Amino acid sequence: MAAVDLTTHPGHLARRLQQAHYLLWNTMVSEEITSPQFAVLNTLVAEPGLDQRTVGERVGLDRSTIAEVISRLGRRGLLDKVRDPQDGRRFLLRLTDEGLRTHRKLTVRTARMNQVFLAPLSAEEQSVFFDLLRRVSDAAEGLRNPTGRPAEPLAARS
Amino acid sequence: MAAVDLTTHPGHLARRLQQAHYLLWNTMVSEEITSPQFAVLNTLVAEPGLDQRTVGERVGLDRSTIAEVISRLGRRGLLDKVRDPQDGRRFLLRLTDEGLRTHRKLTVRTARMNQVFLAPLSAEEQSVFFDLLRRVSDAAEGLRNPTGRPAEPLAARS
DNA sequence: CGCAATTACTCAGGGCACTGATTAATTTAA
DNA sequence: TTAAATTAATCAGTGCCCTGAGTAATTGCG
Repeated sequence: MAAVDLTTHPGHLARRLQQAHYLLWNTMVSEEITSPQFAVLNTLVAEPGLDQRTVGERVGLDRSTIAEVISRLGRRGLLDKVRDPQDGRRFLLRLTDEGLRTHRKLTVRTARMNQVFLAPLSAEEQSVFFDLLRRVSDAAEGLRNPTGRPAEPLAARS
Repeated sequence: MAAVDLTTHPGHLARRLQQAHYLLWNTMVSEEITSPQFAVLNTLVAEPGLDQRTVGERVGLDRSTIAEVISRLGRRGLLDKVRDPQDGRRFLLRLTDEGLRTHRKLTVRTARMNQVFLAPLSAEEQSVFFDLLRRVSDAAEGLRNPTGRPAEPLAARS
């Protein structure tokens, strides 16, 4: 008793949605390159020479995660890191030819996958879907712990 | 050139939505218990004595992930595992008193958090939000690689 | 100028999520 | 009834995602 219906919890639905996407991506786009990795490639196609932190900001990955993703893409030879001569803290990132080729290939497959993923919705519903998701995400982003006060611990420790 | 607008990619939006939720959960609900962990507690409140695999099915976690989550909750003393006397492969799961207390506390906080999370949407929009997310997730779930054919590799290896 | 604050990146650590392989128990079918 | 197939759980491996702490370079202020 007192249990809740998880299908009315936005967080639960968000997680399921993301998992569903992950699985479809694996079957329809690539088992080698992940969706966040594609987002990074895409950002560097639009803006070559960006530094790591800025790329992370563009695609919505924190400093640690973007470092890992970049390192994997580098190991696979899809991008190059060079130290910024103007600012020795930064690494400037640029796709290799192989990286460009991969991006091109995945762009086509991703478009196909998105169609399949959104097929259950009508065109108007798809617009609403984008609008609602964007609005909720953007609003939550503005809430990032402005007070610096974390959630209270569960146990009132003696 | 040839770069795509990620905000029209449902997968990217799904990931951002989930991240936004993760962060809000950390500040408004708990830094100790995660949202998937709460989902497990909630399932066991509704159906005590379920086995591990079935709990995973209920909350949408695969065999490996549910095993880790269960093990963490067990270590924290929130649930008990006992071998099923009827079927020696299964472990039957049941919340401890501490587990029940934790679930009660989090239920209240989660309800508050959901309100904040969905605040940018009107009541009607919230219903649409739920409906669209459920429909897309459910449909994608039915697509789980029925052919058994994975995405082709990127490189046509020699 | 020189020191403090800021900034970019790295590292350690915890948790979620999947696949493929393995082990042990149960069920099915020959 | 015994061998084969199935099933529940574990383990190893990869990748995403976050925080907090640490290092090196740069910037800004007194």
